[in-house]
Amino acid sequence: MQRAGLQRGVGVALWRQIADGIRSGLTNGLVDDNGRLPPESELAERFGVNRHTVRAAISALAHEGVLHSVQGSGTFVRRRKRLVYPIGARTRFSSGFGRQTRDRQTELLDHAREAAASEVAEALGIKAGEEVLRLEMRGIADGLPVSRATSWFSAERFPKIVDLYLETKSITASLARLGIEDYLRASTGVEARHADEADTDELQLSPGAIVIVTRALNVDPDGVPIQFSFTRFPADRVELTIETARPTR
Amino acid sequence: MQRAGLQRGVGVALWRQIADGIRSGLTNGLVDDNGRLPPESELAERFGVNRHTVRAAISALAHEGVLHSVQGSGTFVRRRKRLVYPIGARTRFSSGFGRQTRDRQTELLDHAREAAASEVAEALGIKAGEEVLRLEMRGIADGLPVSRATSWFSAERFPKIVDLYLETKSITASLARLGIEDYLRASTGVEARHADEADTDELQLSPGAIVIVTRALNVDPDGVPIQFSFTRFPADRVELTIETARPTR
DNA sequence: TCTATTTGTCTATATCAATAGACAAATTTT
DNA sequence: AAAATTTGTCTATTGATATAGACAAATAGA
Repeated sequence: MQRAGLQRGVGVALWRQIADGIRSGLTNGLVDDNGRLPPESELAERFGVNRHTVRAAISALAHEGVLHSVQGSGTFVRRRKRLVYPIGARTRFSSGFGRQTRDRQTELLDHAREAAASEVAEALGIKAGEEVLRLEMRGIADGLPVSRATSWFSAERFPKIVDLYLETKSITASLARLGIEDYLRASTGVEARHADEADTDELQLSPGAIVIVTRALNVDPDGVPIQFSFTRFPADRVELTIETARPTR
Repeated sequence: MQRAGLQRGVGVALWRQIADGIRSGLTNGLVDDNGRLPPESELAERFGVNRHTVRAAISALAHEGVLHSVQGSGTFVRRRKRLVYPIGARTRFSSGFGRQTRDRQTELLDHAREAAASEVAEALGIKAGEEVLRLEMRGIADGLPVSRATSWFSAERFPKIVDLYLETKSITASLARLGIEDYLRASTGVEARHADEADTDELQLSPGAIVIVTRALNVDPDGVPIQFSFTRFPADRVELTIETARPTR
């Protein structure tokens, strides 16, 4: 029963080494057929540390969404099936995840009126420096953050969008109130990078995690830009599917 | 002047993050033309931490041999030229590094009498379980560890090898006292792997460093095995050259 | 139902990590 | 020679990390 290579005094906390070890060792015969981890006391003995140190590691992984514990029963690996976020002409922020989860919600974290940066202005087809409304939103599914979006609207065209959103809890509904019965996803760019500090904070990720970033533009039926947004998805919780063509039926 | 992405409370000490940052940023315009780092106070401000935290990072890198500091002057990048360890028929542990360094020494860390494991027995041409003498040695050049060797000798044939080594400070001289005027390197195997805990400890490496491991057998002029040894070299301080053929002259 | 197992919570203690400030010692610049 | 710069050392304080032990609360199994 070896101490599995934990190193002390090297500037990396034991609980972090153990958390990384458990995460990478999930496939490695550590979990049983029911997706259950060995009891904390056994893990503590196996790693050669105190039970509380193991608990700190498990707590980090639980916060990250990898594990969850049940008092009296044990600690289990979470449903690792990623949510599928479809991207196509009819993509809607609120309904993206459809019926894949029981409990989902969108919350407005912050909003502001500001001058349009060049990239935003170009996307929305306005002049740089013109006023825009910025909305910071987060999507949560089954208690775990699955998306983090920053959106811009023209302040001149949609001055009341924030109030409407707070009332209706939906961008689609808000736009409908403003007479825009339909809108389309004109373009979507996709990138991936390591999580920065804001990501680890707001999406409950651990350092080193990967986020998928989409850059999207919604337009009205006449092709006039309505909404420009950046959305960050945790790569281990979400995958994207691109609908390039609509199946005929 | 950004805080360069340091993260607090994630189980990785700030000094370790800074040390890694400095090490990987050495090429990245951090050092000037004289190989000098910015003053500690400036680094502290740049990373957004206390000067003492920067000092902890520098201390780790100095211990690792990457940097060295001079009071009143500054902190400099060490001569990064690797020592060359030639391997051939006449390879001697003590004189391997020749005149590449001014100050070099070999020290005996530990020794023991034990039963030969199967690999050792096979190499030395004796029966498994026969007694052998194991010597743990370390080579130091300019104050920095450059090799770590474990050697086995037949206890029956060389019972006094440890005493002789302590007296002569040389394996070659010890064997000469025993009437073995010459010996040859019969075979050398070479591998590379990540440093384990013993390596980081005894070779002053940081976690994640790479070590080159040689597996060598020395024989007397009649081809009878004398010494079997494993040697670990830090890959960032030492490189091996293999002499396959001896130049005629 | 009773018992054993397992996670959750609490107190206490020691060491490491990080900050803060002051001053000494060596070096470089003026 | 004097001043400025830079590393080295010291004390003190706060919070994070890790250990130790005890017991509560929930669950599973006999």
